Amino acid sequence: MTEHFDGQDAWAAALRAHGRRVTKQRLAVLAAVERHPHSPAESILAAARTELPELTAQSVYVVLGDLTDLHMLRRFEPPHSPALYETRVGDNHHHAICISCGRVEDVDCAVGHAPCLTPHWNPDAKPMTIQIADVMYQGICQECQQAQQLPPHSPSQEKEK
Amino acid sequence: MTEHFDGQDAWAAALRAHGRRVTKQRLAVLAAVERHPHSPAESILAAARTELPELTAQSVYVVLGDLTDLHMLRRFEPPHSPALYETRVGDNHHHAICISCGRVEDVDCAVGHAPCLTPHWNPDAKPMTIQIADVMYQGICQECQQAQQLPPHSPSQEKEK
DNA sequence: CACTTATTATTAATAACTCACAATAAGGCT
DNA sequence: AGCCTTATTGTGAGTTATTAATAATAAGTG
Repeated sequence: MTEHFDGQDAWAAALRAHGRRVTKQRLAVLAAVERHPHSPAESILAAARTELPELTAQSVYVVLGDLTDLHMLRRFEPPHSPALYETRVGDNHHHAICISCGRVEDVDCAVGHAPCLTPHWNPDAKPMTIQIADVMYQGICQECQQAQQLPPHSPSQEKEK
Repeated sequence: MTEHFDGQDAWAAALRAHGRRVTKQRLAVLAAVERHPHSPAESILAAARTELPELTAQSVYVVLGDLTDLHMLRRFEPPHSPALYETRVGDNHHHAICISCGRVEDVDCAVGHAPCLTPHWNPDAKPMTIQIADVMYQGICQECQQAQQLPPHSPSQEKEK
């Protein structure tokens, strides 16, 4: 068995590098986020519990918040949705959310790096020092688009808000 | 007096155009949002109550939600903040938020119109039909930057959290 | 002016987190 | 290997922002 620590060790090392203790809770949360990118705290709890059943929701919130502050996780908050987490940090990619089904896709930055980091300020605005530019594309994914175009023939897929 | 309906009438007309009745509550909310752009529901309630004291919070939520659906208002949700509303719709401008003091500035779109509406999809991603691209710049405004650089000499301006 | 029904007010409920403190266990030390 | 300090987690309650369910009200129509 020289395989079961693919990510385990990497996460453990990263935690130590940030001065954090390596606990099974943190490892379970990190693994869960890695397996389920773009997931809310509740789903991460559920996923992490498959390998650590006694984990509590509050611990997940604490761990997610702390790891996000350390930039080991990235957090973003789509409209009308709880906060979502992912392990892809460092690269500044963006997100596209389907306003119909909520699906989230990663979108690489158009410019390649630090892309939209140069806003055009209004004359009267006091410019800020921009650290990150979160771009949130909102649209309709192909599947939802097709589903909507079908005339209300199939009475199965109703979807009133 | 030919001045007091500057916006009143315009809002009333817009409401009728959208098939909505013209109520003092809606007018009060619209006026409040216009006077206080980038404000959360609670502040809008407070502002609107100066001219309509019996207005309730729930009405504000209902009105804001409805007017947002009609695109008479625009809503955006900065991280760690309740939803904010503004009357600038149609133009696709963006927002810069100071992560220290929470101040929000409008940022006009770099490209002029429909700017970032062309994401670069990953090869394996299913492209969505993008409708809006919300760009959220996060940084530190000049004032907060100065306040932070001062060594803790002035014990007045503490600001934890 | 009366009437119909969209709006608003009232009240209660929910979702997503946060807080305070007690219980537990990582990692250093011997 | 076992002990000890203190970071981390668990327990339980509390908060904030928002939505839901009806009853009361009032816009706009005839």
